[in-house]
Amino acid sequence: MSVTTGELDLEFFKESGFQKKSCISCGHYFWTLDSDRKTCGDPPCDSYSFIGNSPVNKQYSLNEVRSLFLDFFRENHKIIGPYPVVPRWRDDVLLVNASIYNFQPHVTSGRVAPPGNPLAMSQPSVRMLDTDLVGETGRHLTSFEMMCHDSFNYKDKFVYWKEETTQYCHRFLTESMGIDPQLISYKEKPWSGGGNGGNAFEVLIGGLEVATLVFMDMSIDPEGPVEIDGNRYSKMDMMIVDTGYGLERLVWLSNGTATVYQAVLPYAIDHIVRNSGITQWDPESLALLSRHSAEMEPFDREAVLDRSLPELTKKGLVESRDDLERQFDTAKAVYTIADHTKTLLILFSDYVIPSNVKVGYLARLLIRRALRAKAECGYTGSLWELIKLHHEHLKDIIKNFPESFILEALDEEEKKYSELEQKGESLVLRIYDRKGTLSTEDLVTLYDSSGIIPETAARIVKEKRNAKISIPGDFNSLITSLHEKPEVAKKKKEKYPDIFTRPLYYDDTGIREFNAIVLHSNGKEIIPNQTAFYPEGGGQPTDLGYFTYKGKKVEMQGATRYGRSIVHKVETEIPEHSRIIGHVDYFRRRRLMVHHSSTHLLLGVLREILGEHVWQSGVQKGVDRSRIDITHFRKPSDEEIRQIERKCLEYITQGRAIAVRNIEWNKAIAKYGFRLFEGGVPDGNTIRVVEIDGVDAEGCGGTHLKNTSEIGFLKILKVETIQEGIQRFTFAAGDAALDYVQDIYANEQFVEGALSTVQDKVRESLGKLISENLEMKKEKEKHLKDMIDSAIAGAQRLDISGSDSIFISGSFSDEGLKGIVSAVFSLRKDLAFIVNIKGEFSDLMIISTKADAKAIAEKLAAKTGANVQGSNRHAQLSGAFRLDKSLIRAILD
RNA sequence: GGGCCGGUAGAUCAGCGGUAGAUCGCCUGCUUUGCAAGCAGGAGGCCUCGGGUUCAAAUCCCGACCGGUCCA
Repeated sequence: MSVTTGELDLEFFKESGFQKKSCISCGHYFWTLDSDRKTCGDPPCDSYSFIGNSPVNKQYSLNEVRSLFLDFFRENHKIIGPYPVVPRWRDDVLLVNASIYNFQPHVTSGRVAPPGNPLAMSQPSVRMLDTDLVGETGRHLTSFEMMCHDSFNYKDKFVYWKEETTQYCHRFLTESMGIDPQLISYKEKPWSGGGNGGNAFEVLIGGLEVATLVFMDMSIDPEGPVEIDGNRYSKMDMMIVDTGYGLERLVWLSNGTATVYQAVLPYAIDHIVRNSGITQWDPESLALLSRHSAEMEPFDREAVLDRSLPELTKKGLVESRDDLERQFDTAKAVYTIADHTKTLLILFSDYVIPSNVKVGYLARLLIRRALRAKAECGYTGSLWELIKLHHEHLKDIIKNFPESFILEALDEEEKKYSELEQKGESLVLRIYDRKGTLSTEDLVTLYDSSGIIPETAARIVKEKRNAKISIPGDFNSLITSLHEKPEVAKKKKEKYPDIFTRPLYYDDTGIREFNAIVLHSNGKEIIPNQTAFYPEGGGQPTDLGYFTYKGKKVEMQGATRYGRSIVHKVETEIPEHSRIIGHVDYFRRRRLMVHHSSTHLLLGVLREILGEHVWQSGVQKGVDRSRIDITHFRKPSDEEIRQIERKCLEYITQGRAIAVRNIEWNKAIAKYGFRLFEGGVPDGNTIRVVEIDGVDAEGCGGTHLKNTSEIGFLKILKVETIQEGIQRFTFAAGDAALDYVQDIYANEQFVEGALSTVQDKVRESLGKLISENLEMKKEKEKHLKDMIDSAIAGAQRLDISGSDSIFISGSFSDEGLKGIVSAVFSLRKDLAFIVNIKGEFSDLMIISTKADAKAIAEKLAAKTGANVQGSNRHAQLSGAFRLDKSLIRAILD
């Protein structure tokens, strides 16, 4: 399935004596120095041969291999520090799960220069796809470091391509790591991902894929000549070398331990084992299990256990299948905790707040899984201890360690988890006690709606009711099928010609009038050559105003950006080529600017007061008020809010400068970090940085004030939790804030007037009024109830044709009558007559449980001339003359 | 962002068309001089909100809000 044959026949291979072979098992081409080799080296064609038999003469740690790698490439490459694991520079993925993510899409598209060319780095990455295999297969991890040496070749600038890449790889593995060249296979296997593709080598040693060398020179194209994994591709202008070396894999290889966990996380495993009263398991059984699971794709737990059982029993390492399963589960729990806490460290170092959505959910998932595993293996320590321990070992790569943030996040999550457990128990028992069992449907609902896994439900029933329930084997596929859903068609965007509209609002934010020529018009939508109207974007709403066209005023109803053009909606048609004059509604613009600058100020202050974990997650500026959503655990206290307002005022009165600068992408990030992308990612090769001196710096395309003193005054109006971990601040600034205060004052005046009281007595008066009102309501209710009770008590027997009937008569209110009807219904009499006397006349209600009330009503109506309505259970006669007991009996009997 | 579950007394929940319930907690009295004690009595509810259906809605339908949970 090679992209094209021969494209990977490198000079380097020929010169070094490599042979090109076709794998006798999978058919793929591969390159090797070993003339006896017949298979490509990739499982399942080969199995792990390095376990207990490392091809590396030294046992390396993570830090050592990382240093070896970076030192090897330092000579010819620029070494880049790791990027955050939460990719704030893109919105299509939740986490960085490969080093190339750092450069997509801005660098890979050719828009922005890479931060070094060639460059090398080690990028912590998180992959949550196979979370449930962690600890089982011996090789799956939720986080790892991907080391890379990348080069970006442009039409006019060539760096290096296939030859040099492969040489670098081979030299690193043999010279730096000291691996026998005979053991290394380069397997040809095209790669695709993220809309790009190309030829690639998988680098295999001892059955382990330690690196992938990708030569990315194609992009997705439905008409393209080349097919990879079902998609078609064609050549692109750039040629990108993207390599990925699995740091953990290399470390594992050098240690030859039974599982990757022993090689990479020995300190954590030690700590857990020491604090859980379990004895260290036998390395030989683990090695066997690992080898078997390596050969299995997809992984099948039962088959691995079955296959390992005979040999392990013979050696006396396990007593029975149950014993093996127990040992396996305990080991799995230990590895799970060790692995998950490391990933949590990585997430926390980038301020991920656990929650029920997006990346926060992944953090919560890891915490809950770790807590479950903790209970399973009896680990008595805390997740915090382990996270701290990981950090001590990973200081070189994980620089940021926000202790109080992590402690708070963990504390909050553990609290929530134990609440969930308690709730879960009572819920499970309630259902069980009612039904005497738990059906598959119940288990699915329990998991999907309440997060209770079937194993937990079964444990609870067993512990508390000493009963067994069965868990269906296909439970996971049941859940999966439940979540399958049809794809939703995307909306089409309107198309406009590609015309450049020059923005005037950046050069002079105070501009109110401008001349322009209409370059495109489809009647009520025009694209001028230039504009001072700020189009909707970055949470700042559109400017409004009007155009003068042929001496007439034409209202401008909104501007929107489409690519390079700015489309203006106008009230009446303006034809192409017209000369127009634009007039900006400056009152509105000014208020929007005040709110926009205030938003930046507030964000800076929020970060200062609440902590570095505060990130902007959404924003909407307005004319009268604006709002900003930030990441924070919980709603701030009233005192914190007051403190935030005071700090804002402090910066306003200090008159901090607000500077706007266009800075080249890499320089801007080097100076300000990824915080720049709080409000979104710009699409140019420079970033427009708006900086409030000493408070905040953001990439932003909006219009701003020159100094914080122009804000005047900022008042927070409302703080609410709009989503777990997200707080919304609504605020007003400048004269909009004054408007707000004046409104409050007017309301206050009104309340004082209505209560005939003065300001400091308002609360007292209101409290009195409320309690009086409550008392009156209660009294009214009591009266009503007494009335109903006495009416029912005063009911008389009425014997009509042997049925059990009653008769009630009186003068009732609408509400009282309703209550009596309800009360009578619940008495379940055969028949009931309720006469409501209204002066000369009366209404009659007939309530029946057996006979046809409507028929009876019609019979009565025929004699009295009243109107009938209702059903055969409940009929009404209205406007009848005075009906009484004897009259009814006389007519009906 | 989507699916599912839920919102009733201070707490935990039942009721699922006919005058709002249980348990714990609280208050009063009695019994009992020690530990989550016993007996009797009592207070405590805009049944989240807004529409609709119905003679009648906590209950059925629609919508909003809030909470939980699973999945992207």
